[in-house]
Amino acid sequence: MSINLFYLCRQNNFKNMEQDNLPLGMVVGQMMKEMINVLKKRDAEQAEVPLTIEQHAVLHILNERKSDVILKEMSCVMGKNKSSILRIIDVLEVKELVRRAVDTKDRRKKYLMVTKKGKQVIEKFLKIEAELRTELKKGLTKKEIKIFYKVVNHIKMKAEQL
Amino acid sequence: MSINLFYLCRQNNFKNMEQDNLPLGMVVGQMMKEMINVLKKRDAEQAEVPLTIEQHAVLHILNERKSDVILKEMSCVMGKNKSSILRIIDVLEVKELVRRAVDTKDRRKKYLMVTKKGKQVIEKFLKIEAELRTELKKGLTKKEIKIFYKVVNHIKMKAEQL
DNA sequence: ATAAATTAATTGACATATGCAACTAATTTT
DNA sequence: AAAATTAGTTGCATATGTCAATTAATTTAT
Repeated sequence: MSINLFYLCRQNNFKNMEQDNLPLGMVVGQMMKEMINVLKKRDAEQAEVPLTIEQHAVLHILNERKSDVILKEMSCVMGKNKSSILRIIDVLEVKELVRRAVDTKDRRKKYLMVTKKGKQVIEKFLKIEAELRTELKKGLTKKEIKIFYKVVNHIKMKAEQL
Repeated sequence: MSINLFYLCRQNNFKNMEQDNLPLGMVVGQMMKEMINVLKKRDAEQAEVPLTIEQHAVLHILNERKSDVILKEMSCVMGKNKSSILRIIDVLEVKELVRRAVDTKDRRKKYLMVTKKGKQVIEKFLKIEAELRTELKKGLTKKEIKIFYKVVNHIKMKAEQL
């Protein structure tokens, strides 16, 4: 069996390119992809109830919010279509991580309530994520990380305005 | 009609949170999402042949590579399944941006050739992207941008090793 | 008070994306 | 010549995403 070195990809991918001139989405996207891959893998291995990243995100945001949230608001918060969120909620409800509770005053509204099990699941995920984050940041200075977050935030805000 | 201020979301989303303690993928993901939204919109408006971001990525990488590429290698370069890439290639071939050319020596292999039209399409996209990138970077110093890319690269490499 | 408009949730249709496993055809190894 | 490997392909499943239409509840306008 002859190992074709040409095919040992990914390592040499973009390495010598001037990143400054590469599509931003592509550069950041690659980073995201690698990161999410590890995260998914660890979640699948370690969590009792593995979810997709989107599902985790919804659950996490539901859990963090100060006040109770309905579907409409979630879709708005996450900048996604109502039906996308609805289907994610459907999955979360089947897995008993979220329940819908009808507003007694306005019966159109359904509050999305995180169950105890849901809280446990998201806490476990956050642990896995925090651990990974620590590993990924190793070797970077606090200042660099701070600037990184600043730039991320800057780009996000700029993009929102366009 | 009463405007419910509570629902004017996204603006206040995460604003007061310590980003350092938020899931990294979520923070960066939000940035990506906003950015890609603008990019898609502009591509749809300005390009003669609008593509999805993934399709553009494949076309761009095919175009940039120094040597001719087969499906297997593309899937490896992009860190995705063969069938995912295959289907993107199918779309690109229907739109006449890419053609498959069988290797005369090894007829299993099919080289993915970018057509003239394909080159035009990707160049137009890169123009749109570069313009947007300039706008997004406005207000940031060169140093900040450099550090940003450094951190992105660092995280990507770290994640690859895990 | 009733009709019209608005709102929230849902559903259906459809496109994209991704991954796994099985299959075919061509080539290489044994 | 048989067995193993390789590249491409197909089918199936899941997730996500958008759009448009529907239903039910509420609010606004007349």
